[in-house]
Amino acid sequence: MKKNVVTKVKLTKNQSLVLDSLIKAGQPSGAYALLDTLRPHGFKAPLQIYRALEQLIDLGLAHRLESLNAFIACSHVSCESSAATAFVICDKCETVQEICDESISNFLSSLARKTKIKASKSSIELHGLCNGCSAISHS
Amino acid sequence: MKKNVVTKVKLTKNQSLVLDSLIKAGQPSGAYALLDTLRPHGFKAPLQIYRALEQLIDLGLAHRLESLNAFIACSHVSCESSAATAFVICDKCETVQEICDESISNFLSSLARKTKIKASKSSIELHGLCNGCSAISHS
DNA sequence: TTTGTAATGTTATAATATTACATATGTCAA
DNA sequence: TTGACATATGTAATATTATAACATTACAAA
Repeated sequence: MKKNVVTKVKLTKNQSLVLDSLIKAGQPSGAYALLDTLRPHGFKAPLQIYRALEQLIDLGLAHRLESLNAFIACSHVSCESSAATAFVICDKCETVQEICDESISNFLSSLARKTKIKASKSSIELHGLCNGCSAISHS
Repeated sequence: MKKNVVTKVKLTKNQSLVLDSLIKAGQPSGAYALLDTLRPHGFKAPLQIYRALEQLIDLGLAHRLESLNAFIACSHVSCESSAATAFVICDKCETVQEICDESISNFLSSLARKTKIKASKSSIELHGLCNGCSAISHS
């Protein structure tokens, strides 16, 4: 299920810029938002963003949130590439918790076994209101 | 986590047509593919598809596959609306298995508890090669 | 019947993503 | 060093997916 376990890689200039933007954003960012952020650095076309993102995701340094068509920096030192990860997303404050533990991988293994699939990629995304936002909503 | 538990509803004409197309397709269909299918029935604009899909999804009669930007008819008699469901998708033959059991809801409950989120919607999608396609690939 | 809600039709446009092709850059082996 | 290959980049055009805005119609409840 994993492609790369990377400890140290040299990122290209574009890749570094995109990763930095993602980290600074600290929340899910769309490709075109990243593009706007990076125009001052000479970025001009969506493809520059998408290509950098592709590498970053491959390296486990960023993730794609399917349900948002958006991207986020990996919150771990470095995820094992497409490892078993779940994202818990607050729809109000846009905070994302990235969960990556045995409960996730066990669940996915079990699901793959039951459905007789040879898994290559997974996407688990749970939406709702985080603790803080939920409190506010009730008041 | 659920909005509707529906046993019997009268669908509108557009909703019925879209649902029928989804069922006939038997695999994930994009909105524009559905539109093309339904042009002979007078459909002319994407919104007609998206609006019907929105209702069908609300009613638990169809689901959206986030990682494919596509839609599929519910394989159960009727899912509880946005109930805990996982989709296992073969990237080769495009078959989708829709899993909806306690292991899914338990997993999601546990995840919500751990992350202190008040969950409203979930998306679990596992990609890979199904049993059959996996066999072929090996040969 | 009237009044409100949901559904529909239609046009335009927004947001997301990829194709195609040209150029440059880095790496490794001869 | 040079040639050759793989990878990264630049750029324009276009494909794909989704929504906004507004007018109209159908239908059910009071």
